[in-house]
Amino acid sequence: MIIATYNVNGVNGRLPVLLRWLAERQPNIVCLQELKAPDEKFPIQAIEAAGYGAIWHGQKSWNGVAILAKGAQPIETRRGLPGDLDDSHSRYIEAAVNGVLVGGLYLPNGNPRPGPKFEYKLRWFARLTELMAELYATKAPVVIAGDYNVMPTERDVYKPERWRDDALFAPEVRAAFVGLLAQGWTDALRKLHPDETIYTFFDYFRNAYARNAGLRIDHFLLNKPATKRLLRAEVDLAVRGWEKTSDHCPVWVELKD
DNA sequence: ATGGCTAAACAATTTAGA
Repeated sequence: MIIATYNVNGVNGRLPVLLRWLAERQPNIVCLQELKAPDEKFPIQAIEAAGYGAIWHGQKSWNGVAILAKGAQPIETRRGLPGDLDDSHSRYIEAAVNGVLVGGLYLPNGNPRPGPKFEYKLRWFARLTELMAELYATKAPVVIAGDYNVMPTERDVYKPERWRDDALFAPEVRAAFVGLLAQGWTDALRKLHPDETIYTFFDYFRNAYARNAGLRIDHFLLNKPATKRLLRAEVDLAVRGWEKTSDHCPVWVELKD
C-alpha cells in the first residue's frame, strides 16, 4: 500500500499535474495540502473520475487539506485540530482507510519570526503534539503525513546558516519536532535513508530546483505498528520539473499489505 | 543579503507562501 502526501499549492490550478501524478504513481492513499479552495470548489468529479474517493476541508484562498483513497471512500475520523475552537484554519483531516489511520496536516508556516504568526505556529504544534500522543498508542498502524513546515536537522537544508532564524528552522520549532519523535514516532524518510540528502520542497525563486537548493519539510511520522510494515519511502523529485508544478514534490511511503 | 516566482481574489494590486 502506497500512502502519499502532496502539497499541491492550489488544487484547481494544479489539477492537470495532480491527475498525471495520480495516474503514474497510483498511490492508494493521498494527503493533499494547500487546496486554496473553498469546499464547493474542490474538484471532486475529476478526482472520482481518476478512481479516488475523497474527503476534504477547504477554505477560501488559503490552506485546505484532503485525503484521497483509490477505489474507496475514506472514513473520516477527525476534521480540524482539537484544542482551540477559535482556530478557523483548515489544516488537519484524518481518516481510516483499509485498516490504517491516516492524518493529513498542513502546519503553519510561521514567518515572520518573531510575531503573531510564529506564536500561532508554536501553539498549533503544541496542540498537534497533544493529539499525536493519543494517536501513537493506537493498536492499528497510524501515519501522520503532510507539510510540517520544519526542517528537522541541518542536513535537511541546502544552506543551514541562511535559515537559522527562519520560522521553518528555528530552535523552538525543531525542538517541537524532536518532541514528536520522543513520543516514539518514526521519521520514515530518514529511517530508510539515514545518510542521504533528501529535499521535498524547492522555492520557485532563483532556479532552486535546478540548483538542488531544497528543504525537507514534508514528512511521514509512523507509529510502531506502521513502522513494522514500512518497506519504502521516496520523493517524486521529477514532478517538480513538470510544467505548472507545485513548489513541493509528492512524497510517499510503501507499507506491507 | 537581496530579490526573485506563483496562486487566489479581484479585476490592479494585495496577501501569503517558505
